[in-house]
Amino acid sequence: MIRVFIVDDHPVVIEGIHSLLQNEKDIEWAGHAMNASSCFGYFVNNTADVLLMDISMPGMDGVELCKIMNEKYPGIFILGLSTFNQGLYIKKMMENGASGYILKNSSKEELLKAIHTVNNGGIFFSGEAGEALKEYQKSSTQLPELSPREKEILALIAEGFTNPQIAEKIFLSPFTVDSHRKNLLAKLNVKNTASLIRLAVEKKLI
Amino acid sequence: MIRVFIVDDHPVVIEGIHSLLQNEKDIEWAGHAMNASSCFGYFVNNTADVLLMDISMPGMDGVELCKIMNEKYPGIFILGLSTFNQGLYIKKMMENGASGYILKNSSKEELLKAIHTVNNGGIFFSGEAGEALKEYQKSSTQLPELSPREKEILALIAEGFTNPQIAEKIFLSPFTVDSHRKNLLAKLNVKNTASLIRLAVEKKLI
DNA sequence: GAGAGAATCACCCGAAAGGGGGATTTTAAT
DNA sequence: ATTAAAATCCCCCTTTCGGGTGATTCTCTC
Repeated sequence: MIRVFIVDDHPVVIEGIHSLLQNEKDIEWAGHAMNASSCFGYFVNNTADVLLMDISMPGMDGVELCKIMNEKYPGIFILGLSTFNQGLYIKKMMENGASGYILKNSSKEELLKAIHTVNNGGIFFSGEAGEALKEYQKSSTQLPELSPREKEILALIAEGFTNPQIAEKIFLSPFTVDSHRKNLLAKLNVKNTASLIRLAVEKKLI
Repeated sequence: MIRVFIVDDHPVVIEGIHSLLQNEKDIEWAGHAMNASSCFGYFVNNTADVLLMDISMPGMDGVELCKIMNEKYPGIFILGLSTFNQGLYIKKMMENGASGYILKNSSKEELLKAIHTVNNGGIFFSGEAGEALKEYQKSSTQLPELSPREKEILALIAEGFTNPQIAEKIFLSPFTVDSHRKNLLAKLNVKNTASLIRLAVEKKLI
């Protein structure tokens, strides 16, 4: 008997998953919470085997909640839930101890398979989510790390400030700002401001 | 008795809304479809009062489906369904005859209110969705129209080409390219290339 | 056929960006 | 203590950008 608990702020999703699971013989509906604190409240006196968790919730982030739950109750398998393929979040969830990730538009069969897989200690990915994760890693790991200063200056360039203006704003020499700017161009391998800003916006660097 | 039909490709959402509505005395569950064609199939021999419709579906777009349903069966009130506040889609749905828009993370009360409102010929918006629509209109309708040439040159600037390079590429005088570039800055009310490209990418002008 | 935009081309000029070349200091990690 | 990386600063030079101010041609609309 697998006890399943769900944390999601969407009543529709809770009801939907409840409905999909209610006739399953080997699954027991442990309950639900609509935010992080009521989730904590439940686990003080109760437990569950698999925890379905929305990644985007008001108040505490699903990623953060995932981390805490995993530290407090390492025996619980966490399955991330989301509507869209968000590679970035998938990666963060996995880094914070999730055992898998499933899209809310999955079929009943996929949902059951996911629950069984993670309950046995396995890792499960919705086909599409797996693709998203791969794409994310491909597109982002090969992106060089920017230093905090570089990110700061990149943001100011994107705001439309010139080197002298940025220098005045953050109390630096215009020469320094120019150096950082040139480093940005070199690191990100772009020719000029136009392609720099385009890359920055598209890769959500700012 | 309000007959409610739902078109959505997410089983979870269908189940969830069904579950939320099943004990309502004045609401009758007409059925559901998971794509546009099975929706058409249903309405050949049946009808409904309120049609809940996801905006993003595989195959035919919700916006497109909304338009067709509204033309074929003008007596049916359509209520758009989406997970996120997508001002652009909200606007398109309304232009295509929807009577309102509700977020999937709405409460049961809000959902019922929405159904009743549109069934009486009214217009309903989730509080957040209304905000999103306003924001969208504010941010997008005041965006000046760009001529085809300007769009072309904007795209090339975003690719990282300089005026002389663009001139050579599309067989124009560098002066002309420069004129277009200056017009872009003026029309979009930005100071320099950095803010131009940022705006262009964020507003999906390229 | 008058007028409005779009598209084209032209010049002046100062400011900013970008390609080099250096340098020192601070900070973090080993 | 050593090393690496980040952060700071400086100057050379050429190209590009951006502001201002013009112009002509074409096309479409009213």
